[in-house]
Amino acid sequence: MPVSELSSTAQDYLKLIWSATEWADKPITVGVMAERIGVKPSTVSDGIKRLAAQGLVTHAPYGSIELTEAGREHAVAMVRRHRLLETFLVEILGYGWDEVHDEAEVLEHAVSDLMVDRIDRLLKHPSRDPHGDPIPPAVGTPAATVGFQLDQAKPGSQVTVTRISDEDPDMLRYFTELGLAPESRLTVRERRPYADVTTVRIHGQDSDIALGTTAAAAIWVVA
Amino acid sequence: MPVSELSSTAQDYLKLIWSATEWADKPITVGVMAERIGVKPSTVSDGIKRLAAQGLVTHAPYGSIELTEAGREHAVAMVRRHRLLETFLVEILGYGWDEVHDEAEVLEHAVSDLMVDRIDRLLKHPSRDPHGDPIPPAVGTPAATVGFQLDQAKPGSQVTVTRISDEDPDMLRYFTELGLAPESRLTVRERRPYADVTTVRIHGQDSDIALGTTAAAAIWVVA
DNA sequence: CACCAATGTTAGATCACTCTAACATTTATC
DNA sequence: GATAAATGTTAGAGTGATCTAACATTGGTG
Ligand SMILES: [Mn+2]
Ligand SMILES: [Mn+2]
Ligand SMILES: [Mn+2]
Ligand SMILES: [Mn+2]
Repeated sequence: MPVSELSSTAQDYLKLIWSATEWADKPITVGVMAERIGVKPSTVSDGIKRLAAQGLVTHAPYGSIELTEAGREHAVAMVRRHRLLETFLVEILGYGWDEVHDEAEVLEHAVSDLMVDRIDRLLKHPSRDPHGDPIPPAVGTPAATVGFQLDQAKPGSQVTVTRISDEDPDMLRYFTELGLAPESRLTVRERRPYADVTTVRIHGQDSDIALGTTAAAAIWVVA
Repeated sequence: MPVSELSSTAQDYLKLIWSATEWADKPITVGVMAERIGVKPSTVSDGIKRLAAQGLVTHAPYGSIELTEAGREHAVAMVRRHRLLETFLVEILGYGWDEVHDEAEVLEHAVSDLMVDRIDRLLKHPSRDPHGDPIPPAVGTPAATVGFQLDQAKPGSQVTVTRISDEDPDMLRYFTELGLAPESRLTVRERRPYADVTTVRIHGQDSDIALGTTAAAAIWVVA
């Protein structure tokens, strides 16, 4: 069954379930899914039941939600579409990295496999999207997660930003102002546990930047 | 109400109703709509009722189907999207003119107004799509129809192709083989009314081409 | 102009998706 | 470990889209 025979709703559910375990390994819950998608939990509960009936997830009432192999394949295909489209929108149509997520969220359900291939070719097979997230290859295993969140970084260490969560466009605009993006090199200055603030210096800049926990957790780095 | 708040189905219905009067002036019927969209007449009958309830068409049972002003605006916006997307697919992604219609038929419902604008800018505000159909401007009156069907042309006359119906991909591929496209200059050689054949010579070629009524009717020309 | 064929509409059903409200289960707290 | 809070599920309802089958209207043909 090709990805395109699933409803947009089903495609979004699968993508979300897969994404939940990409960076953190806690299994996703009905409540979180409802929150993210913007519907009521009862709607998700129902949707999950339909996915289970189609053999795309396993789920017993009140139990955990797991992708089947078929579900995982569809999910990865959707993530690939989403990230390729984001990259395309930035590279070819001149979008800002804060503008692409919502557009891709809709387009991902409408483009054909042919179009995905053409975009991939036009972009010369990019490996990362504008937020630094790896673009799963058309065939083969998606790149594994590397790095950790900036709020976990040790004071004094030097790190490189690998990805920034594309969840919140406002936050992305703020990072743009700061000059903070994937590939940025940072020195972690201090962490005040109870103040929930991480202070960093972007290499080449002459002052420190203070980031709250939410912002620091949106930034992934490697040593 | 922006175009995007209508269902894909409603958008297709409006586009189809508008398109029916673009080249020929006979009003569209429920049966023809059902045929084109690929659903049963009862489905269309129902859909039209919903459009009427939304104030996008006027229609009394067994009566004619007419767009309201609001309906016409949405329809033209959809036609613009469709034709810009077709042009984009050919110019930027290297599609053939026979491949774009179906892709655009889906994409037209998914792209944002912003993306339509960006595509329009990237393409330098094209005025015609790959089939020669005029692209309605973002604001203002769509270009009026010009020309007539090739099966109406007088033998001996010289004509220029302005548009070729994008309905049938196979026919487009055949025209490609023949070297026949918008802008082609032709001399009409003969018309055999009862044989239903129009013979033409494409300028620069050294033999005549015989076209059946269906093919000749798909080609629009100006003197 | 009566009748029939073509065309269009309504009735009744199903499916996916969504909601609110009521109910059930799990988990956290004392 | 009993109770309360949080979380998840089911029940019941509505919408849009689709179908088949039955019914209605319209428009030619004899
Ligand atoms: Mn989506
Ligand atoms: Mn992204
Ligand atoms: Mn369409
Ligand atoms: Mn076209």
